[in-house]
Amino acid sequence: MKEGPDIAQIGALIGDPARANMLTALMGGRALTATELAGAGGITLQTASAHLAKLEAGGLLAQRKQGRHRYFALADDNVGKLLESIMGFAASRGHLRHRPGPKEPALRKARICYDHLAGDYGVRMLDSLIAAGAISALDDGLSLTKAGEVHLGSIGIDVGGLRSTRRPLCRSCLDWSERRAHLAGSLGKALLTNFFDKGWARRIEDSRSVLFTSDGERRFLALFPLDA
Amino acid sequence: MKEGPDIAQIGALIGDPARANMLTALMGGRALTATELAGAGGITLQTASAHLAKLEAGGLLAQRKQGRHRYFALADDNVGKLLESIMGFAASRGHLRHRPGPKEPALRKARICYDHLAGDYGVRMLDSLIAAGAISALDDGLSLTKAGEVHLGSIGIDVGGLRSTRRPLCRSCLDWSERRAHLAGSLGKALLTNFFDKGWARRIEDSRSVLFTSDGERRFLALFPLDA
DNA sequence: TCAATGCTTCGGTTAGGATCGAAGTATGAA
DNA sequence: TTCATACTTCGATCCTAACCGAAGCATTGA
Repeated sequence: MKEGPDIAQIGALIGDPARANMLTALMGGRALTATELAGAGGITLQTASAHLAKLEAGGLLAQRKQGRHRYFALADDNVGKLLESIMGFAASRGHLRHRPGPKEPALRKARICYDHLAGDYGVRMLDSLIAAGAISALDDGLSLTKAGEVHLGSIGIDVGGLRSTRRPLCRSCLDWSERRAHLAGSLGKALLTNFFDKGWARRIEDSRSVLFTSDGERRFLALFPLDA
Repeated sequence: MKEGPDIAQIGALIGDPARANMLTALMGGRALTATELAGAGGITLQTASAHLAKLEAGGLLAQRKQGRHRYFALADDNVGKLLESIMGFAASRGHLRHRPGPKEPALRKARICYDHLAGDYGVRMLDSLIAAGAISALDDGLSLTKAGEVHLGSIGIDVGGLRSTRRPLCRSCLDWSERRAHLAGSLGKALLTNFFDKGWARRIEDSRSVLFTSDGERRFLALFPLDA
């Protein structure tokens, strides 16, 4: 009598307003923390945690632990396509809730991820460092080469001092706007701080965006070329 | 107050098991009475009536009064397409309502998807039409070629008549059991109707299965060969 | 070591809605 | 008219799950 896929489970997962708002917030492609998603859903952190666990169990979300944050993102682009098709249908039936402002391209280009550089420029920086032989990528881990230590020292990074801290020097951090890795760890932090100190870039107030000056951008791109 | 189309309403409508069962039953393409749908949903008539009113208000169902019966059917083929895509997703996540029975293999082989042929045979038919140059696949869309129009005319399909309807002629529909596309749209409907008219196949009562006669199956396979 | 942050788990409350019995309306047949 | 069928509406019950406060766990930085 009952045969075929169980659409009720999927529907129920999407059918709760708080969950639907969280999923909609994730449609931008970026991974968000549980706290951010709680805000998007208009609920407290505890409730959001329960919802996120259900969405993950249902295969709609994927979770990635990153330090003391937990980043949630749509499990894959099939989920995005599914949500998009439901959105299209809902719109065609007049089930609309209006959406405000534009996106933030600046955030995708360069932003702060805790204390290091993420976004397009963050990904480019790590790619360039690997291509130059300054950092070697082994499986999941990254390690600074001797050539890299010299190279970064010439920029003004005191690698020896960084090594004395307990925090790992190099760490890979998955970038969800780019879906590729960028450089975290104390070295990642030191590099971003270095850019700020040199006046190449500055933070936008109340935002994670990083704004490069025109001169700073030129120097940054020259320092981290793409060898394509 | 939030963003975009309201997917929660649609999700909630599909998310109730009784409603999902009724919608699945309507994927068979024919209109069913409230009593029949109550049986499909495993609920009493009163409860079914409340559910059907909600589904109609949500734009998923259309109602037609005929005598003292009230026939319900999917509002249009967009609904069928939406449900099929959710089914495909649910199947890919292993959300199967498994009541394993003899119907299951038959359902995977050939079934009705709203009003056209799906399953293994539905996928084969589209593949064969594309391989024969009758249909060309462009990006996500399908279009009938002139050669295809002649070819289908020889089978007995009046393509010109189909073109006069408002409904799209060719449409791709993702198949949940095969995870590949089959042919929807008015042409898909016309082909299935053609098979029924010729006596090649018939519907199984109270099921979405399509059963081919041995002669009909031979002719179908000859008409839509796989050139592998 | 301690404090701060980010998130999860636990426990108890509450609201929504799914459900069905009973009664009401509409259509058709006898 | 009378009965039967098909469905809807009303009213009451009951149960799930959404919700949040508080406490617990984990990671990080100092």
